Amino acid sequence: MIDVRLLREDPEAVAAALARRGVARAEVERVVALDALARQRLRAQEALRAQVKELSRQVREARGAGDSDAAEALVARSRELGHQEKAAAAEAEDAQGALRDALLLLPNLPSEETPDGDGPEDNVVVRRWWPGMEAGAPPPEYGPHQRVPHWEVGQELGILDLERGARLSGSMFPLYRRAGARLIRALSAYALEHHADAYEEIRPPTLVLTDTMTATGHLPRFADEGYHVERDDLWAIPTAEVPLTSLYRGEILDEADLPMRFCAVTACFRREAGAAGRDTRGLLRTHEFDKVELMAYATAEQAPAVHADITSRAEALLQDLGLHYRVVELCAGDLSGAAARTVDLEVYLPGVDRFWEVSSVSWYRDYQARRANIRYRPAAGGPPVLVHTLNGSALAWSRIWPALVETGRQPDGSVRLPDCLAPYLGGETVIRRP
RNA sequence: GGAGGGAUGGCAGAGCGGACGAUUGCGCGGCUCUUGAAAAGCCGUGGGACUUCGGUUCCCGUGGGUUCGAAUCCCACUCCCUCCGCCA
Repeated sequence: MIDVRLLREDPEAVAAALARRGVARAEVERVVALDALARQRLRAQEALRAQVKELSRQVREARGAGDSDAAEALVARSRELGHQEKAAAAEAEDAQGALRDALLLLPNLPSEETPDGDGPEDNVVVRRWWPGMEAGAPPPEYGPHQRVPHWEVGQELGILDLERGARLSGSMFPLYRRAGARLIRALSAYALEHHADAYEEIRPPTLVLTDTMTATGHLPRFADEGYHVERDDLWAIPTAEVPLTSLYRGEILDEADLPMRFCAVTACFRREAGAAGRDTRGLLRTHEFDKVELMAYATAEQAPAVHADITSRAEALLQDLGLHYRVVELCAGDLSGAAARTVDLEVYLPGVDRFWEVSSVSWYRDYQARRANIRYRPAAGGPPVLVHTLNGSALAWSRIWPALVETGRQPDGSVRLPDCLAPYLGGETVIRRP
């Protein structure tokens, strides 16, 4: 959530910043009013509480002095004030709850880098990359053998079995076979090793508490997007960002340890409630997919460099894999709620002829850290400071898989995979018909 | 799932319902002594909210309750440890 003090001191600036992402001014004003009410009620309650405590002290003194009549009179007054204090406390709590609910629903302020815009159509393509570009090669020409959608290639080669996946779990739950299954495993191993120099490998749980989902901003706003296990009140994570961000929830870190960087591969679960019927062919949009995620805690000063590092690591993988991609700066209207800035990497899929998001590198400033209460103690002294959180996929395999299969398809129908995966594929970089 | 034990500051570990936001030790920071260091000694060392900057208030796993007053008493829950059962 955003800083309520900033809202209090400069509501105009907050309203202006949030207007860039479509939040009505009235909503900001409502939160400001809730804050004023909550503070007024807190003061009232604390004043009563102070009187009760003072009377309690006097009771003890009167008893000590052996004056039980005076003590009884004080007890009676204190009891009366105690009832008032209880009522005042309930009112204060109501107001604070309303304020918190409202604050949790306010999205983050967009960063300076973030361009204006209402939706995906206003995002800005920053650059493109394709194999051989540095050597002056023109953008790739794709042959007819590459213009085959991955679901057809997958069926042809017996490495993707969407029908049987649907039999087990319903549509949009993919099932990979043979070299297709091994490819996912190879990609995960390859990426984790690539990041191992600077990012600690974590294997987190994939079912998490409501608090864990709330810390990253996935709840309460996006409850419809999450799979929820009612019986145990647990949520299936939509991304490893969720458990990684909460790793140090409620803790105070040492500045010397920052930035702290983590890497995890997990299954990710998304209901895709708002996208029913869209992009349903093949692997374009699935309810479950594997993804390697990079996540970092940093100081405000370190954050831009960490954002750049995560982006360049994701790009390095794409380049290693020989995939054609572009880098997109998201506009204010297309940012997810918690993000201040997001850069998407979109890979080109020749078989379906479109760029498709495979990584989303985001900087949250202290928005998530405030929800999660993650701070660091400044080396120079002074009170603890909220960390900045950042994360990015590197990468989402359910979209890299199609890109590799379509890009690598050869005229004879076999698929050639990039050499960098050879060590993880037992040297078998060509997938042929069974 | 059953039985028992536990949860207090960075760590260890005290804490008969009233002077306890908390004894003490370790750690950490500063100072004295010293050429320097060690040792010794002295001082200081949690977090949050509100504030008219004087203060006020909250936090002893979490949430309720009893009481004029709760770290302390009661109830529920969570987590950790030990043993039993089950199991990959």
